[in-house]
Amino acid sequence: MESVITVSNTRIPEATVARLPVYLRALNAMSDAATTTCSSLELATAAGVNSAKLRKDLSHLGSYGTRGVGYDVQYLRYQISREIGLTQDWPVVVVGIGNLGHALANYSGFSSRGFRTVALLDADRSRHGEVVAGLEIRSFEDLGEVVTEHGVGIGVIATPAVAAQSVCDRMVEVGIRSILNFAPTIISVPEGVDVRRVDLASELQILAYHEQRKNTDQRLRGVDELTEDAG
Amino acid sequence: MESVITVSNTRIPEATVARLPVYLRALNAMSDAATTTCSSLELATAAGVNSAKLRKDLSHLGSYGTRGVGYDVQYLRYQISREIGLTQDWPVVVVGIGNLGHALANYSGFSSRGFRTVALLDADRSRHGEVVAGLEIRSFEDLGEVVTEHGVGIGVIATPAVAAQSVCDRMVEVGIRSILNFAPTIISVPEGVDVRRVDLASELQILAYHEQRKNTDQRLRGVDELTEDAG
DNA sequence: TAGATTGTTAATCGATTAACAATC
DNA sequence: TAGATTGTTAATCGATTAACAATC
Repeated sequence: MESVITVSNTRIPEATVARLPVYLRALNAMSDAATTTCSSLELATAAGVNSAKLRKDLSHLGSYGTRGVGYDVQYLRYQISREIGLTQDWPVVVVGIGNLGHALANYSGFSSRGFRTVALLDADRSRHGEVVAGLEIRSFEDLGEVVTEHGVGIGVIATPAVAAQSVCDRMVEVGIRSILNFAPTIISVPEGVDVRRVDLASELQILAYHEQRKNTDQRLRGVDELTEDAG
Repeated sequence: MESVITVSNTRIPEATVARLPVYLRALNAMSDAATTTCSSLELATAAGVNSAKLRKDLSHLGSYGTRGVGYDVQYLRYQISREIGLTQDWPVVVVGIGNLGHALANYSGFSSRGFRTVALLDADRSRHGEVVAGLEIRSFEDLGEVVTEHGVGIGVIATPAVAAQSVCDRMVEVGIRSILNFAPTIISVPEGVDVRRVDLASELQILAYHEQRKNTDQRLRGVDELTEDAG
């Protein structure tokens, strides 16, 4: 039974994986603008990276360009979609329908990109039955049922921080192995489960750090001219 | 005028800066639980990183621990806050009050962390005057006024993709140099302006990539036992 | 064939990690 | 003093970039 399988399935670097959706977005925009072909420089500019990085990234997927010509927009778009798995349909369940969950449920960017929200769950009984984005809010207890019925592999947590870990635990229990966490807390999961965290406050804090530095740097560089005779 | 200034102000690696808010969150939780002291291992575990990385990260700020003892929670909390600039108050303006903007305006995580939303702006006249999170929605044309009046340095874009670039351009014009972009599009800014992008669809796509790989890997590892005699 | 642009190489840079000397 | 834990060193790993040979 010891059969060594060598797959074309090369592991793609994490940094590259994180940029593929950006390239895809840029290609979609080009496609909308009826652009049929683009060079690595054009695509890189649209995606906000340099062309060397773009070419290196794409080289991990295969050779989908033509030397001297560039890339066929439609073809590359398809290849990237296939690589990230967007040619299939991903059923998603959203737990916690507060302001953010509401926004996520209504976010068209999900449905247009192969993600289908199949259920909205909330622990608050008083909200059950309420219709958001065409779906009835259901009880959190229905999680297992929903996952089995629709083959859900991806769960989104948009609950308050205190509830996040227990929601996560239950998700893992019923077989979800990919979790997008919007709750402002770190959740722990067993081996084999992926969590990505989107932390709005952290993003602002990182900006604040840089903003602070800009101010300090400016002060140090002697913008004192301005204060020289302000009285 | 050629004065070389050597500041204690060492440049902190980007990867470290991005983790400081996470450590701060963990320290806040410990503080809430009345924990006075913690080891690098405890804090690292709470933050979801290994202790070597944590210690290395903290070493960029200074020596705030005690060998043989660990870190004083309150003291370290203060030091990190100061480093990221959270000991001061950051006025923020949010543009685009759709579902997401609404959620952001109501997000308590901002206000509790030194960020103060001073204005909500929207291009849609029919929404002006509507009160969200205690603030009246105002015209986008008021941006310059708002920024000057409150000394806003950070702007949040929560508009549809098509509007994002022009909103961004105007923000830069009136002096904003740090932008958090939730619109699903890449925006370009002049040198010296920082943009962080939070892309909900990209996050899901990255998860989908890994989810797909898990399934493929599993199939390759011979879960064929299951399919052996399914007919 | 000449011009253009990819895909790849190799050098550089930055981040992670393990191990341990310093020191409370 | 003995035990514990930090802060730092050095080795390793992964990501970025520039340059260019391959090739359309």
